Amino acid sequence: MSSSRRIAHLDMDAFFASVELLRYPELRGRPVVVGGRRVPAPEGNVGNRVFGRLGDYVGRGVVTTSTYEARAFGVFSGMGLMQSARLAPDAVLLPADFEAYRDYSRRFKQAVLSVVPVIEDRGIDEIYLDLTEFDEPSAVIADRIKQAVRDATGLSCSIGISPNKLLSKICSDLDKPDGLTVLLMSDLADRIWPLPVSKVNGIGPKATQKLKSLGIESIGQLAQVPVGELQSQFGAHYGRWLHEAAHGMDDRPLETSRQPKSLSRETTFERNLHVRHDRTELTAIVDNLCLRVADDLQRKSLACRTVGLKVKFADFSVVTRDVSVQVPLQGARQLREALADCLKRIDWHDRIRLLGVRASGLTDQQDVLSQPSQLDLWRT
DNA sequence: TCTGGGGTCCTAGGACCC
DNA sequence: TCTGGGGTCCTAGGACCC
Repeated sequence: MSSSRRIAHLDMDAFFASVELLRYPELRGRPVVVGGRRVPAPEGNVGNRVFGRLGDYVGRGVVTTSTYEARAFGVFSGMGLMQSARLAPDAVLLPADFEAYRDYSRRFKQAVLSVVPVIEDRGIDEIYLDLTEFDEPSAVIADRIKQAVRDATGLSCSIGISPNKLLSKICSDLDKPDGLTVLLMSDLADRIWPLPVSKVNGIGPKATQKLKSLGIESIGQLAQVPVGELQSQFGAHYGRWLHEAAHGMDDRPLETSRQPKSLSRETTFERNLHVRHDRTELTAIVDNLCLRVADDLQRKSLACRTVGLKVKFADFSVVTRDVSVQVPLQGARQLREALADCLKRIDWHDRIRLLGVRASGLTDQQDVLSQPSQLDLWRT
């Protein structure tokens, strides 16, 4: 066991909202919500900007993120915008600008890399770092990292440091914003066990509910349950993992690079569509999704051996169908033709809320192009 | 007018091969 | 013939995460 490791988890504070506050400093201190579809620019005077009001929002969509001031009203990520509008009608609503967030994401990661050479990318706003090789105290390194991030972006982050990824992830959330939590294995019972099981990365709503029904609500309570009992309730694999997680055990290494496994595009409609009455519109949507997936494949020089269709019905049930082919596909027309097979196998029992197209079984485009007999398939 | 969009991993059954 | 067993691929669904 590598109990001598020193692993950090760094999490940007209210990342998307904080980027927006850099752009609109006059909103600082006010409840701000990021989310929803982009609406036409408000007709405010220059120098007298008019922001969207959450209470005026109409339509589908969820909160992507919110400032701490908005969270005080009970508005959190994933909540429906209509619902959040009832809680905080006077909050400012801004559309998400993922291009800007990706730009800031690159900048903060670059800044961290100037201090720590080994990081694992965990998405747009968080990373793991390996501090094992450093000689200085954790607090000193953490301060240096935070300063580098602040200098490069003007943003704050929270850091958790412990012997492994699982505990560091929990720790980075304990002292937000701009926090630092350093945890030793000997602190486990005092600082981790009192927390609810849902704080563990990998215990979601379903598992939390089931644990609650068994009388288990805290991580400490989970740690007291015999592993065999957890395995009979949750299966051999997940049961063992639950037991180890509750005891703070995790020896996963940092993953410093990885290949994408799948790639997808999906869209929720403004209104639910009918498979016959709205056939023209649905066809255009599938075609467009194929174009976007093909474009993504092209940009990443990938092809796929499996294409899938996802349908979400008005009742929120989700059905997927996929099909695999011998020769990898890349062009939009090829994707569309393969999907015809999937479309036939779906029982269209209800109005449709969402359609999605996924490419998996990804291979390098190079491998496809190197098969001369298949070159003619590249015309689209 | 509750409930987005992009991913990963796991499970489980059936086909197929040796 | 004993209806064995591995191993891999494909498909569908679901939990979970950011």
